Amino acid sequence: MKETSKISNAVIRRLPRYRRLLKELMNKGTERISSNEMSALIGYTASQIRQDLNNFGGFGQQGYGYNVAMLHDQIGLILGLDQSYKMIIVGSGNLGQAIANYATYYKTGFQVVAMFDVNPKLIGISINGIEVQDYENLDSYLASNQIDIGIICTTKSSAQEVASCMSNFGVRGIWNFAPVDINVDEDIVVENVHLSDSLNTLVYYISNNQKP
Amino acid sequence: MKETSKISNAVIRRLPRYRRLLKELMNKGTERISSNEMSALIGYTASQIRQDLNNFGGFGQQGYGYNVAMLHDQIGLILGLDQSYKMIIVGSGNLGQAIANYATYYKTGFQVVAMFDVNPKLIGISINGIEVQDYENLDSYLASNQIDIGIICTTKSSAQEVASCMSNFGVRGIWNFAPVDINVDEDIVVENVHLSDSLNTLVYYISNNQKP
DNA sequence: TAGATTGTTAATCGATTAACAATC
DNA sequence: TAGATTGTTAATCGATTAACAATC
Repeated sequence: MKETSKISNAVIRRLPRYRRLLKELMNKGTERISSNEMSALIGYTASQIRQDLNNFGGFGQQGYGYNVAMLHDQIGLILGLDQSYKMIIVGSGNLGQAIANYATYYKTGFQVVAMFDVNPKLIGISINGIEVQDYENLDSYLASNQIDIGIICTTKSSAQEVASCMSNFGVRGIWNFAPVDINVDEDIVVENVHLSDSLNTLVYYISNNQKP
Repeated sequence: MKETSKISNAVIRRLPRYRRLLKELMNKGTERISSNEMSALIGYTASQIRQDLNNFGGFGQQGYGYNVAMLHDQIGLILGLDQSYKMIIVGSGNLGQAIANYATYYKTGFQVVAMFDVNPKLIGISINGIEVQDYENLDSYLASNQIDIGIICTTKSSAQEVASCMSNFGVRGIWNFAPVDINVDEDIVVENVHLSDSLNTLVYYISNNQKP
């Protein structure tokens, strides 16, 4: 795996999509696939697919194409899906619960290990085997547990405070669902899921009768 | 508003972010802002901000900058947020409920008008004043109600069927939360929110110790 | 071997940044 | 008026596509 030059974000964001396609093909029993066939299924050019993959190594074979299962697994390795990740969810309303219940985790290395909320109606209830704790406990919990990923499902107004707290206690990455851009230390990765931005974008294309 | 050449997707996806920033500034009472000041707050270059905005018209004034409230409203118009949108949610589990409860709608033109599910435990319950209907009713509901946006919060396996149904009955856009890429008519816009892809991307940066 | 398809270099295209004249 | 800042053109940078020699 080539680690020298920085891989562009555009390439990284296509990797999960490739992997999803390959998983589907595995389920159908497909053993090999060419970049041309992938192109027809996924909509990127064959050239781009080969270019993307060759950022990380030569996974194909001339005259044959790519082995589906092998390429699927290699992309998993590139993404870091061979490792396991401890996650906490702060904000345990519907969205937090939806994420806690997300079935895909159990097949992979993701583990929700704690949930928090300020709402007395939610504190104490159990979501998928995890008891929702009082948000007051967040500091002490983080102080005594090494967490990889902090998930923010709070309101806009609490998001920055939560992010700072996570950052202080050495969380490695933040998955932010609050509709606000948070500021944290340079060495912490933030992935934003801005649902309202997504809906606004959809509406642009609807109201302007365009295709993206 | 210039409608001639097609605006790139990258530009469109920045618009909601500009609008969010401007809203915050309005709340703080800021009346005017220059592209340079926006740049410091949002992280894009001043040049890019001016370039982006000038795709749609000259909203600024030399020597002054931009009027915050006016620019906020103009971006709303560009996005189509002056219109109202009727939405239905198919799949009324935690995620569907989270979206139904999303408070931002009420301030804007978005209306959730119906929800559906196959689960007998969910059918009949009321989410934010909307009763969850049997999924069996989806066809007849769509036949007699003009819906703008269909929201898919089902499992992967039902998503395509739901999308096709929405498409047949003239839904204008689909907001897809199922972890699968759906195929619909050319004239229907699909906005995907692939949470697993998003998490995978986060994990890439964590495990490779990189910044996006 | 002949055919197929990759890996990789070169060409093109599009998006971002820089620069500056226009003008408030 | 002088200073500030836009709108817009030109330059640069990066990402995508095309082409083809290498090779299975």
